[in-house]
Amino acid sequence: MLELAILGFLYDAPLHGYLLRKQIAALTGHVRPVPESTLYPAIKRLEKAGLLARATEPGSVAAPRHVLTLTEEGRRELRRRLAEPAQRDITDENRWFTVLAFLRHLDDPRAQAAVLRRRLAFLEEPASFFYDGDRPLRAEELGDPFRRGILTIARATSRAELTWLRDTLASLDDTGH
Amino acid sequence: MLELAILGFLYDAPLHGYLLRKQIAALTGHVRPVPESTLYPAIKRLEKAGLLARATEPGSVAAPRHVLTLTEEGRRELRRRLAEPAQRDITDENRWFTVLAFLRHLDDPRAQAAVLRRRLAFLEEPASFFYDGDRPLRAEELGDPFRRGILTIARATSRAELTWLRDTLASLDDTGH
DNA sequence: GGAGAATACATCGGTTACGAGGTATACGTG
DNA sequence: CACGTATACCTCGTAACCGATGTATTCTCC
Repeated sequence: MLELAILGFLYDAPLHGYLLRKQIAALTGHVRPVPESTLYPAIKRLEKAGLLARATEPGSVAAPRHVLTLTEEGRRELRRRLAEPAQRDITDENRWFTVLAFLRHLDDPRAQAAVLRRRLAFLEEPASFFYDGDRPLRAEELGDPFRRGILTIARATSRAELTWLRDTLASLDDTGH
Repeated sequence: MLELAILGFLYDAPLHGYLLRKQIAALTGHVRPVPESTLYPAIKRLEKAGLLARATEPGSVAAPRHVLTLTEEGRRELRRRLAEPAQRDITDENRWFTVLAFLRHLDDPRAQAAVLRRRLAFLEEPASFFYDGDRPLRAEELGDPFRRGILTIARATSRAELTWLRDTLASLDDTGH
């Protein structure tokens, strides 16, 4: 997820680590902090894998910067990760939002639509958080107000997302002729 | 988060690992899988920390079971984790839902309300995913349909949760006299 | 000119996650 | 009686996470 965000931001423009961190923090930082001790090792991993290159520049404000640029392989890898996300990236909202944040980098509307359809299929599965045996329980059946909250919130999210997904898929189908 | 779920389920009744896994999978498995290779080491950690005890029972269906029971310290620890969740547990929806799933185990309505108020404070902060400099961008200002989706979905979630939070806080205040 | 904040990068060590693989029993079906 | 599936637990190795800590520069404000 972190790696996807790094690749996603660098796809637009080269950045140095510090600025990259600001951007990732703006995207997901309020939900999940971005410790430098997670970011810098991740950058190293991607560099080692040949997905990005670094160039040292004299710092314009402070210490020297390492400007990070995606290699051609890195650009391919981002598109690959966006076109074929792991199942976790589809089901986990945190990860899914990261995919969505960069999905525009896939140039083919049909490829974009295919990804949205995977999320649609996931949301359309009858899944709950609480069961009576095999039968999913509805919010109204729960005595516990906190568990009722979970279902209420999840249902509102799901509804909004389904509406958006169907609308967006329709307009992608128009674009993709 | 996994540890919280283990403690939470065992708080109600002793369970063996396999059944515990089923329960956790029902709660969060559709979003995030629960590999056995994560669960069993987690059980061991909690056992080593003195939070739970295991008793071997002849398996009623197959191999022998390890029935897990919370110790008194384990029960205290669950209540402590519920009463004083880490900030991550408040901001990350996955973690937050796990807290909510077991919040009823806090017996004091005022303690429950205090936790909900932390979430309320987080949701009331003006936070976005996308910025123009320092100014948060609204969904309507985004050209990218996918990023617009993120904001649309997040806004729907936030609205539903705020309504639920305020209602629930009001009724907790009644209960808590 | 001293303090504090922001910029900029990095390592270390402990913890957690998890895919791949292994072991064994019991039950139903053909 | 072989095969598949469900039950039930486990280890190993690699990767990833992240708090604490360290280093150095520049800018602002008093």
